[in-house]
Amino acid sequence: MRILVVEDETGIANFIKDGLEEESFAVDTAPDGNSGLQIALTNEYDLILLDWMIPGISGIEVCRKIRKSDILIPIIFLTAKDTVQDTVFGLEAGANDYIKKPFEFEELLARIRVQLRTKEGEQSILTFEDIKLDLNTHQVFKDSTEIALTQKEFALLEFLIRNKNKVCTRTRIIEHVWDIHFDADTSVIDVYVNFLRKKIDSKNKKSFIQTIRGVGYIIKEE
Amino acid sequence: MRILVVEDETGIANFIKDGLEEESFAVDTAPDGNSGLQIALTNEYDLILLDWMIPGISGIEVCRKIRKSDILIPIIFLTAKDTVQDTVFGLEAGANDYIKKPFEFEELLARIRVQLRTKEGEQSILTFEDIKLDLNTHQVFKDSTEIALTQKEFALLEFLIRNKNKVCTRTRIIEHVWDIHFDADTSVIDVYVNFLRKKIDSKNKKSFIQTIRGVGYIIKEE
DNA sequence: AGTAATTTTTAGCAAATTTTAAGGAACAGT
DNA sequence: ACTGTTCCTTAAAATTTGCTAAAAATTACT
Repeated sequence: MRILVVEDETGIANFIKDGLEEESFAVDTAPDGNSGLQIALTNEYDLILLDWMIPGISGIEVCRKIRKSDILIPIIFLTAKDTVQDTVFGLEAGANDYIKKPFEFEELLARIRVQLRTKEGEQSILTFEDIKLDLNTHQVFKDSTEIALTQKEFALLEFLIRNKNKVCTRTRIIEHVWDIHFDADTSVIDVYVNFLRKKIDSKNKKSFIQTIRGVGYIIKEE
Repeated sequence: MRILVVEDETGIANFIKDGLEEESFAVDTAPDGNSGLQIALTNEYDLILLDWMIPGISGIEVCRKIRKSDILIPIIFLTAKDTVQDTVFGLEAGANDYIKKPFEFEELLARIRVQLRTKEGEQSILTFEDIKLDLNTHQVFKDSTEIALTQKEFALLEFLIRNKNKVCTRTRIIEHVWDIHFDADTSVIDVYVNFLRKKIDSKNKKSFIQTIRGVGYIIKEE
């Protein structure tokens, strides 16, 4: 899951970025309204965190413009203001939620999860056949035995399971699991699919990740 | 959770009542010492907020009498006085905490939560395998031999044990144990994990604190 | 104030993860 | 069967992350 953080204070931006990466999100940051808007419009994010007071065009303007482009992804405002008036503005501009600074990281995370959940109607435990993936504890189980995965492995598996029964193209995978600093022509995906297969596949069965030649990968239930 | 507020100034009493009700506590009020004591002795509350200066018998008297009846629920004094002497009196009379007027409602709430936690909250001894952690005396035992820990070491261990079997991300640890909210680049956590390992690990065994690369730490039972 | 204990920072090293690269296998079309 | 493409697999390079020790800073104690 890929998240854009539009925030000018680099301290806060990095804090959020690191924290979210620990939760295996792919995170990009933008320091001001203009670049934030620019990046938001040219990339596919699953959620945007938007500071209210940023250089260039304001957060609320950015939000309006994103909505005008018919991009419906969840937007959460980060704001020092907390009057009813401001909240109304924010929600009218098309935000889905807002959180007052300073906030506990866990609260931010909870709100992010709520937005991503309602969007996809899922819980904090994803499952596929005998595989269980706990987003909160970062654990992966197959038949109730735990399997140790690295960050990227976890993120990739999460993406595939969230999109089970749908083909995931290489482009979409790169866009949602890796962040913006990444060249399109790479074979990391192959390598990571291979990692997952080695760690999770049952012996003597065909892999749970199927390859769709020329397109991408899919995991699907019978 | 049910709270009794003994306070004669109706303005303050209502302010507290309304605020606490918004936090979904059930709140009763009493305007003076006699009725306060009466109600306290004949009902089951989870916590009592007691003003020092009230008509009839003083707050401190009420506190003493409640304690004499072997009622151990948390009592928090509300007081305009703040000399050391008065605090000592209050705590000797059996109060658990006190708060100076005027106070921020948030602070009151925080103190209430602390009291309810230690009371209602889990026992005062946490355990993990052969490690015992006494929250009252701040002692740590491994196989009944005591291990001396510093404040921070203790706090970190407590956090990890409270969250046993769950991954504790660096962000959560830094927020809860250090109370740092926006400072990403520090490696205190590593250092303290190392301290704990040195002091507590058994030789020739893998550490009781496991690291999850890129995410954080976990202690888990087999 | 001076000393000891605790906490935090720093930095070099070690280890794990992530990425790149390349040869070979599988596949589709002819 | 030949050819070009796509994918798999492995190995090694590059990078990141964590470990550890020791110095520096802060706090507590005498």
